[in-house]
Amino acid sequence: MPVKATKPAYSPDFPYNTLVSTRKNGGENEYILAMPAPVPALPTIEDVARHAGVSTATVSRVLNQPDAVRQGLKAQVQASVLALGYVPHAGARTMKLRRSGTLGAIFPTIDNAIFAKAIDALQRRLAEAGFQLLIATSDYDPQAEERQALTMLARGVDGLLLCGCGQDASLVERLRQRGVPTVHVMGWPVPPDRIGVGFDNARAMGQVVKYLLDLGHRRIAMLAGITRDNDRAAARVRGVREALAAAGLDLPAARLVERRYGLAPAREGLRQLLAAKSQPTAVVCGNDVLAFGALLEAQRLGIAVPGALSIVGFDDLELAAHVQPALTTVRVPAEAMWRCAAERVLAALQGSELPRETEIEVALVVRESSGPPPKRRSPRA
Amino acid sequence: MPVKATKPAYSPDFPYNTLVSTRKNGGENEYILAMPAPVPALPTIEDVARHAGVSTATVSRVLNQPDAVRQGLKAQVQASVLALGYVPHAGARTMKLRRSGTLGAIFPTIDNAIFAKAIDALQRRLAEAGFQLLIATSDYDPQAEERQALTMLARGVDGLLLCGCGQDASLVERLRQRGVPTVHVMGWPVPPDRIGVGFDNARAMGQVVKYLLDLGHRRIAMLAGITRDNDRAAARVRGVREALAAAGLDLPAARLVERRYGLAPAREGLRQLLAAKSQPTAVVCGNDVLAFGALLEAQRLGIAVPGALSIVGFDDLELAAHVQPALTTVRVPAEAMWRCAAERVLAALQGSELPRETEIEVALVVRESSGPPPKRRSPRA
DNA sequence: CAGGATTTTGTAAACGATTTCAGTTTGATG
DNA sequence: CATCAAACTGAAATCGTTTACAAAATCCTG
Repeated sequence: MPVKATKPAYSPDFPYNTLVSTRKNGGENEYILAMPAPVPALPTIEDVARHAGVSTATVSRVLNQPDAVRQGLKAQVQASVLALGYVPHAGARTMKLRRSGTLGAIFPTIDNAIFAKAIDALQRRLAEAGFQLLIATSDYDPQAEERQALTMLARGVDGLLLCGCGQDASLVERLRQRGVPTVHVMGWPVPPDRIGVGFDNARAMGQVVKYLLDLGHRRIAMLAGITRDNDRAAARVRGVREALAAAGLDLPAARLVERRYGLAPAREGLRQLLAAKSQPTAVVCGNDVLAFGALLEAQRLGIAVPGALSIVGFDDLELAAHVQPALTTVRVPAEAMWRCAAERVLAALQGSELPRETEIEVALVVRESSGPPPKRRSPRA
Repeated sequence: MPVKATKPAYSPDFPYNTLVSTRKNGGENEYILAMPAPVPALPTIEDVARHAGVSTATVSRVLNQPDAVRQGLKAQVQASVLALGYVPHAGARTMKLRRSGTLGAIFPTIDNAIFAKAIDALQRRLAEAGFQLLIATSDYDPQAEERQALTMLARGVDGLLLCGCGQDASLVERLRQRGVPTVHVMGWPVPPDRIGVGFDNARAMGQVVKYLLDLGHRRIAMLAGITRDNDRAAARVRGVREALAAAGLDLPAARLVERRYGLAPAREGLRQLLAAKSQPTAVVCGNDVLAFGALLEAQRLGIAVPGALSIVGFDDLELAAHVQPALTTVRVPAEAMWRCAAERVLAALQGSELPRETEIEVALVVRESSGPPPKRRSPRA
């Protein structure tokens, strides 16, 4: 509730005396204040110093360079730290040190096992190096990604990891200006002005298509992710199209659908592909989630996989090896890739030289969901 | 590389002149310094003020209370902000404001769709309120959880979300002292000294068992998660045990296995349960991941589900409705629950009163993976 | 246009930590 | 016990913001 006062009383406990209005009242200024809840006073390094009977410099040294302080004093200070429940103020530290011990990563979504794995790997590696990970999601929206990146800049992240290389040049330039090392993960090739760790999505898909062509497939369809604002998804489609073209085949509109990465959209997408006049004998999927959806829908429709229809995924999620039939897919060593990306940022922070770009090997893993095309013209069993 | 100097040159560009050693050299002190890479100078609010020809106070007002500045000046300042690429320093802000606009959440793992959903829901809700989410994982280790919580305190999180209510009283007390509102999610009942949003895991499992008993099952086994350091997993086992006891049955050691939440451990766990002399006709699983594993293993072993073996999960992940047979499971409205938890923290930050504890409704969803027990003694088809 | 009320703007003091440089203590040695 | 060197400790400046208060500019009103 607002409070009247002739003087806005400032105090550390009420750092927030939002001035609602000022009124001159007979020579005296009158202030209307909105008093918030009092902020509990947290112990500061000064409190610890006082409690231990030393200077703040010594306390700081005990915490940051323990070897520089004599054993006796050190123990005494540590006891005070514990007694007061002191935790150093990261904001103040960041300000003084000009680095935050924090790295940021922006993912399109977190609701996909491949990114969950990524976060896990990143977090583990960074924790070893004493860094904390800040995570944000962009929902596949470049504008949101840029906003998130700026928020991270404000938070003083020491480095940044981004998915793919599709970001605006202006954002990249800005990051460079601020001296925030940025690593682009999962995209390939890496534009010459950036640092990246990734794999060639198009080439990988080319391998998939080549494998299917070698099996004898000619009517190959693609169940892709949404390619707009997603360079990896787009590259995968491109890879399929180019590989088909190399064999004198094309990818007509009826053989390509884009769907969100989800089981329900994937199932619907497969139905759409099967509704075409000339049914495909193989479906290449933009990722394993789409492939699972396709597989489930095929089973529900009574279509034999791989007898009547071959299905191939991408990512090699844990589930891929376990479903029945086990999914043929492209193995992406996500953990290694993200660990490598982490190394790259950490190295950049220390000024070490490392290759600007690193290509990660991906490989087709043939399992049970793919096989030769059926003899009869229709793929239905 | 180390550098010798008679005076450690301090400058904002080299805030980091780590003193390697000091040596008295004929009256003069000599300092050996480790010079790091220079820190690029970021534009500060002062730079913006100078560029726009106003005071820092005005710049700050343009950014935080735009209505308090005249239109002309405001535009001018905004132009300068853009021109310099200025981003306010969150650390400095945190320090002055004594709040960071950041909320923390600690999850046991991120590699489980149920938590991915949680993070998604949380992030969305908090973004609406202008808060950023800080995520950490504990790997089901209470010590790690405590460490992470302290790191978050240091980062100045304004509030904290924790999974379950199993945390040490000392940690909870410490959080209270620091005035950091904390919400415990997913546990029930909520201890009287805490704030929580959750559901009764034991009661939910009781419903599952009752449903199976009503179908006629008598040999009910449990494929549980690791209960050590996980109050939710433990409550689920307790629920099964109590419900069985209420029907005069017990849960012998041979009918209970604990496995990590993963497909491979789950499959192995099911084999273990089936190896018992008196085979179960139904398996209650600690969560859907375990249930998927059990389902896949049963299929691989040629055991009809639900004909020979009923399988029930917990969480109702997206996949549960899609697998064949569709999984009978307990629906947990994760998104709503986490959104509610977010509301709770936000409310606490504004000092609003809200119920200390909120129970979330969970419900058994009967699908295709459960049915009456087989007539013959052996569950094998 | 005088004179007061009302808006706008600026000055300067925090916020909590780290670290330079100087001063003080301790330890070793002859 | 002197004496010098090495090890330790502390005072004070600084990092980039916000905001209480004062001062200046603007707006009314008769």
